[in-house]
Parts: sequence; structure tokens; C-alpha cells
Amino acid sequence: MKAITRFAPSPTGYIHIGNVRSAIYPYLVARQTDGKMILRIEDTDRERYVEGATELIEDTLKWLGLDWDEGPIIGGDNGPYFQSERLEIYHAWVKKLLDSGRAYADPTPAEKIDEYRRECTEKKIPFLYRNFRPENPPEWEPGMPIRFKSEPKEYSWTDAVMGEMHTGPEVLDDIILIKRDGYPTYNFAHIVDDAEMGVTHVMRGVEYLSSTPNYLALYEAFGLERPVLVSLPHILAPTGNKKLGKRDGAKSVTEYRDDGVLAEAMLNYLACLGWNDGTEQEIYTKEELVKHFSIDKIQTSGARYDETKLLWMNGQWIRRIFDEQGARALYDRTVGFWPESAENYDEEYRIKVLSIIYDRLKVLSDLREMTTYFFEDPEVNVSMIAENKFLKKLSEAEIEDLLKKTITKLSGVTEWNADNLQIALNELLEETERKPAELFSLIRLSISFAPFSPALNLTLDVLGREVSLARLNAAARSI
RNA sequence: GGUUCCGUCGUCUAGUGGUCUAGGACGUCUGGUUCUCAUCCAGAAAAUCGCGGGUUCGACUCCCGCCGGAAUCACCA
Repeated sequence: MKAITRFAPSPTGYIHIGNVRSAIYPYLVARQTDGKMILRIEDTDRERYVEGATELIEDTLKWLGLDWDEGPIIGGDNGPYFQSERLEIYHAWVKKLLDSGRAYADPTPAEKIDEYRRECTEKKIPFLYRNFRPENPPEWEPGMPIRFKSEPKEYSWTDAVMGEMHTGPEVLDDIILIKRDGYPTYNFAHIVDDAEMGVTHVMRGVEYLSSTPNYLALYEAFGLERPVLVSLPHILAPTGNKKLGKRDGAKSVTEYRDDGVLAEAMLNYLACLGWNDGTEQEIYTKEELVKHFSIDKIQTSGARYDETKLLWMNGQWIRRIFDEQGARALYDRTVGFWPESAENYDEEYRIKVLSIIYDRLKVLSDLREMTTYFFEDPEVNVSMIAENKFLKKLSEAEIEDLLKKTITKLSGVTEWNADNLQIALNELLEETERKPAELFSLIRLSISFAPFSPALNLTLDVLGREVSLARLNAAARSI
């Protein structure tokens, strides 16, 4: 069966970690069934509307590689895809309900409703608007909300994730269909849109689970077939038991992109948070996710967001891209993450640097701090040598002597490459009768003055003869 | 409060009555990879399967109760 799924966000801000999954899973289902993915913007709340939010959403989806078949930018046969442009459609649908007596215009002033609600709270009974339904509702006129006329009864349905569901009549109420301002509520608009757009799988957060009976009543009133209902458990904040939200500092998805998290890793991590195909596989490409994903393997309980694991996965992906697609492919992803001084060097050199440092990266922006000494001479910091745990027992004279011997030895390397450097380094070890920890630490520090760096011979090789020797000399002079 | 959902190592999870002395991954710790950091490799610690009853020859797996957590009860989505 070809699934037609949708992601229907409200343009109220950026997409964060806590809510992308409701875009990823529908996408996966659409692709694996050769169906369609629709992007629909639910902008019926004009007060919460945020300028530019739609672009932010599109940007996020594109970055993750979640392309849509119908929606903003590309259009489609079932548009428009902004709810604010579909007002006539909602009004036409609600008219059917008005005509059949399943909806009514509600003249009750807001203060009166508050009063009803207070009354119920005092009596400690559930507030159900249908108990206060106006007896002779007037003809509808603009400025008046329209409510559904509910018929309380029991409902049973199957949620593809949660399983068999059952509720009593007490959860059904006269929900608002059209607001006072003429815009539809989410509760009504999504039913209409899903029907018009042919959506087969409604995938959304569990918070909608308790409203489902009301949606079922609406499907029934319209004579609509129920779509497959899929409730997605929440992603929990790192601490506490609350769902992850902006208030908990949930970062936007694109913020991770700007920090140098790969889209592959992000998609992989998020897809596997609360979903597992039953095997022990951890790393999935988008294609593999499309192939292996299945709704019935989605977890029923909330999953805690763990940034550490995301970062681990990102490291895995960085290495995977380098190993499988080559240095150049990884390099293409690193644009914008290099230290400023890297601009003075050509790509070939930067790729060499990347090739020896990539397995140390957790995020691409680590490049900024980790590679500066490849692009500019480090400030000579004698105390780093003096305080090094292997070098502090050596006298200044010994250090100076070691440095001089190193300079002499390396100057004699005819063809400057990693292998020859390693040979020279090993010879130097024998000649000076020093431990690797002493000799190598000294050289490493002298050429980088960094807390850590790649293998010594590789670093020397990339730095080149001239720069390496110059730095060694500079260090020797400062002792 | 009503309604609904959820409950396996710190975290993400495998597990659908016996193969579970509960498996994998992240994290943590230890060791190895001629220096550092990381990768990689090897290993360790880590879950009385929320608790209590049943059903059964046998339950993490089925049933009931309890406890704990969450969601929802808007002219927000």
C-alpha cells in the first residue's frame, strides 16, 4: 500500500530535536511504500505566527534530506499547503455539518463559558461543553464560533504504536470547529486537510492521543474512512521526566548543523531514538532506514535525548565518510569550520591536515581549535615543555641538546615524507638513548604547542620541512 | 480530579512462556596500540526485568491489584 503521509508543523519557530521525529517517521513510511510525503503549514493561529518560521522549517527538512512531494515551494495537486489559504475549504466542509445538524453556531459569550467552567470546577465534575449547549442556536454569522455537536458514546480504535484503544463517552465534547476569527481550529482543519489530501497515515505526537475520539467522531460525521493513526512517544529532556521542549533549552536542529554535526548522524540518531528494528545495527544510512523502518517497532514509552550518543554517532559518521568516500568527500563537508588562518592555504594542504586529524573530530567545528598550528606558527610557550610530565625532569641544557640533535637529524632527511620521518625519528631515539615519551613529547610540543596532535611523523610531514625546522629552531632559541 | 498511555543496566534498547546465570550500543572504568589527544582492539563494573498477587511444570514475557511517571481536559497546535 502506498502511504501518503504528512508533516504538518506550525510556523511558530524553529524545529528542535523534540519534534523532528514527526517529520522523519512519516518520511520514512512514505518512501518505503513508494508513496507521498506532504508538507503542510498549519498557520491558523495568527497570534503565534512567527515571520520566517516556514523557511526555517523548510531549511531543516532539506538539510536532513527529507524532501517532500507536495507542499510549499514545489506545490502539488492538493494545494494550497498553507492552512490560512484554505479558509473557503473549511467553511464548505463545516457547512455540511451545519446542514446535517452536526454542528451549530455558538452565540455564548466567552465570560459565560468561563462561568460554566468555574461551576464545574467547584462541583469537581468534568467540564463538558455539551452539557451547556445553547438550545436554539442562531444562524451562523461571522464573529461567531462553530462547534461540533457531539454524540457521546464509546470508541475503540487501533493505534499503530499504542495498540488497541478504548474510551468512554466522557471524553467526547462539542469541540470548536471554526473560531470566532473565522479560522479553523487544528482539531477541525487537520481532519479536512488530511481527507482532501488523501493522507493515509496520520503520524503525530502522543499528546493527540486523548483527543482522538473527538477526531473519530468527526470522521464519522463526515463519513470518512479512518486513516492509520500513529502516536509517536515524546522525546524526553536530559533531566526530569518532561518532554523535551524549547523551555528545556532544546536546540534547533540547524544549530547542530552549524556546530558541525552531519545530517546523516542527526537523522540516524533521531530515527533510532525510540525505534529499533530488532537487530544490533546502530549505524543506518537514510536508505537503510527507509528499507528497515517499521511503525510497529516504534517504542511505546518516551525516550530520553542523549547528546553524548549523538556526538558519538557523529564521530562514527565522520570516519565512515572519510573511509568510504574519501578525504575529498569529507573535506567538502568541512567548509566554514576551519580556523580563519586556513584561508591562506590551498585545499590540497587542508585536505592533508584533515586526513591526519579527522579521527579525532566529534563535530566538524572541532577543526577550528584543533588545527590552528597547521596554519600559523604557534606562540612558543616554554612552560609547556618545562611542565610536561615527561620533560620536567630534564635540564634546560639537555632539552636544548635534544632539540639541536633533532634539527640536525631531520635536516638530513632527503625526501620529506611520513615513512622517512619515522625512520629518522627511530634512529634519533637510538642515538640519543631517550625514551619515546621524552623525545617525541619534546618534538611534538616544539612544533605545535598544542595539548594534543596527530602522530608525530604525520604532523611533521604535513607541516613540511621548512616549517618544521623553523619551529624547532625557534623552540631551541627560547630555551 | 476525570480520561488515556507508559514502567528491562545511569541512558537508548533486544527480548512476544523454557535457548535469559537477560543480549547489544552510548557513557564509566582497566589494559594494549613506540609521546599527547583521539580512533581502534581487548576486558570489567552496571538491570532482584517498578512492587505484590495469581495462571502455569515453568513468566521479563499472560491476568489482576498497587505504586511511580507522563499526556490531555483551550476560540494552541
